[in-house]
Amino acid sequence: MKLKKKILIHDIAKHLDVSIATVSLVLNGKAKEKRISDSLAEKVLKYVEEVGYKPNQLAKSLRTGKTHVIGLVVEDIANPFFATVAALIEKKLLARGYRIIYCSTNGDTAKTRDLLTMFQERHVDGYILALPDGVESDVRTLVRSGKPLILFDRELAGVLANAVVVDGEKGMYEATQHLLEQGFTSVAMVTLQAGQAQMQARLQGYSQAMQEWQLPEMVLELEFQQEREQIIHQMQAFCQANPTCNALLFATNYLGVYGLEAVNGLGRRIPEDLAIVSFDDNDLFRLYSPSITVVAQPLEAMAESIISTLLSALEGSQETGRITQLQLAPQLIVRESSIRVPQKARPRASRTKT
Amino acid sequence: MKLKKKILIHDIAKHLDVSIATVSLVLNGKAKEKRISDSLAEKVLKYVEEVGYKPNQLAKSLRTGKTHVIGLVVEDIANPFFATVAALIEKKLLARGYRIIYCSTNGDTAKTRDLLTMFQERHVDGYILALPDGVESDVRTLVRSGKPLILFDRELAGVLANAVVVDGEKGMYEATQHLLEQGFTSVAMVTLQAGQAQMQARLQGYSQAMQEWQLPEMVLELEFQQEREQIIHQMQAFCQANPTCNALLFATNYLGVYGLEAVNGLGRRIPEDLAIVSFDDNDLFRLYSPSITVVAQPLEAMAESIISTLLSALEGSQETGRITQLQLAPQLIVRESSIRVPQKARPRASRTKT
DNA sequence: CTGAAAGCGCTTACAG
DNA sequence: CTGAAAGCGCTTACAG
Repeated sequence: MKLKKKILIHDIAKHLDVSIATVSLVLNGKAKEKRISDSLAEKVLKYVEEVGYKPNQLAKSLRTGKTHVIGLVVEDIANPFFATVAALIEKKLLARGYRIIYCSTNGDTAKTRDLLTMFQERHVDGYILALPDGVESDVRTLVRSGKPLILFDRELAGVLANAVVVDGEKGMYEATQHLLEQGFTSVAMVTLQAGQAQMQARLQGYSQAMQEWQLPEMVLELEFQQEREQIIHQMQAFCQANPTCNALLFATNYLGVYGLEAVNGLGRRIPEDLAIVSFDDNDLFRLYSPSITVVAQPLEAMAESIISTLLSALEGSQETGRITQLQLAPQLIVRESSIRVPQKARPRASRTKT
Repeated sequence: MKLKKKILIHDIAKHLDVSIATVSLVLNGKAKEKRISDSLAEKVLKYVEEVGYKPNQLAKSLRTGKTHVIGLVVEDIANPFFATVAALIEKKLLARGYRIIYCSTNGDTAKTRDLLTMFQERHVDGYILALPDGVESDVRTLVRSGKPLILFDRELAGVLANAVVVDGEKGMYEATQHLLEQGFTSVAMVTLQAGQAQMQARLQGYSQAMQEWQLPEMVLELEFQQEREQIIHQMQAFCQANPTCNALLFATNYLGVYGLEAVNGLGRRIPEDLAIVSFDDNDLFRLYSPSITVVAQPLEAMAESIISTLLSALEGSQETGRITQLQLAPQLIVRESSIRVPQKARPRASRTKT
């Protein structure tokens, strides 16, 4: 097949006996604009196709300053929430001719800063970012640089930038209300210490509901980035220290997963002894027995909003300086783990009765 | 802070009153080699640090032909197996100064071909690939081009290239033996039609064991890329058409997940009515009740092998033309779903009442 | 040790 | 419509 004798724009110009400029212009769709005859343009296109000429993107980027690469920063690509959003974003961006470079921060501020620097060095055309707190000033600098940028999952305190987030406060408020209405009046929230905006919002939703019912709040705040065993251990200790607690609310997916392990380990039954609701949905929660009630994020809509906001910034169809901030509504999906069991077994499924 | 007045190598040469070459040489660690005085070198380094000069990677790449970017192709980044391997690879490569561009093929041959072309256009320094079948000749061309490349998860028929795979035949052979020894003698295998090497190996392991026991094989081969509902429906139809079947072996993680849904939907009890073993481990299988027996892939070891093979090819410390092929052993993790239940009910958890 | 210069492969005013 | 030429920002022989 096609050997690796790299063919250059110069070669094709020479072969067709036209100037390099002509070839370049045709290839970049500026034939009309520059009044190059249709027949010539077609001849160029045909020959380029024939020999399979591909412009060197590096040279092109160096010259134009555009790379058609988008930098995606997530907390952990192995987390199903981020993996799913990333897959959706990738699919949509690919169709528009953009590639993605991604990296995981693992919640590490210093690493995040390095990643951001690397992305700049690689001249990405735009950024999609879910960042740990602590990099506010770096992001502010980035915004000022004028590169299209969008935050998702969480905003950053004091950073004015495009953002797509989910209303975790509302989600957790509704989840707490649901538990309270089911008669679980001793609800505890398990969350992370991180000062991340979305975590605080989720906690806020819980607090709000508890206050409305004039019930005392119980919160377990776990340190970030601990080992699984550590977390499970602390959850179990918490349950034992709060024996009256009869419902647990988890602020994010992996806490919910570990929570199930912790509860199993203690031999507590769900929902008889302990009701469970977690933020984020996934296969495990859906299929677990009993199935777990969740506050699901609208992943497809998030990806869609992220892309469309970023693209409109990239394609300059909007005034610079214009900021788009979206807050999407999560959905409470009631399953077995949060339904009060009268005395005898329940059918299954999901009714919220008030 | 640092404004965006882009500083160039020329600026720093001028400021220090040395030549551009000197600065470049120092920056690329060739000071010694070129006999540049330590004091001068230090002065350069110091000033570069001071003003925060970062060489333009695009220009550098155009000149040197190296990008320090690795192309990673997986089937689906949202699949926990790929997401986890990707996260591990990313972490390890980052430490060595490489970045990753990733894309998902979704099993689509044409899309895969495009991705490969894109990676070439972007001049990635190396490739890490889990590909659908049908792109053998493209990969052969790639190998011939001399770019470091490593296949993982699956090899490609007739393609001689570096590869890291898991011995699925052995894994499934052991899983089948385990089921048979537990007294489940009517074992069916649920797999995908795809001609992918690793799928065939897994099927082969099952066949081997069944033949040794002189038992008839029952295989459900599902079409690739079907909707979840479709798959579940076919699984249920299969179970109903084969009422004697008392054990199901799933060839890959998401089939196992769908399988659980299918079995639940039919109201069959695990393992009383139907034993279950799936390839690949994950939270769901570990925490499901009953917990699911799996053939786990050594993810950490895979990532490690992939990286070390690729790096040694990248860093040219080995003769070109040398090929490394590794086959790692999977691990059978026996859990509740494949253990014969004597007569009475099982201890904890999970009862589907029929 | 250092300077001047070519060249990586393209795009795009600027003159014709 | 087209050609010659500059320039994107670097690296690296080649002469001193």
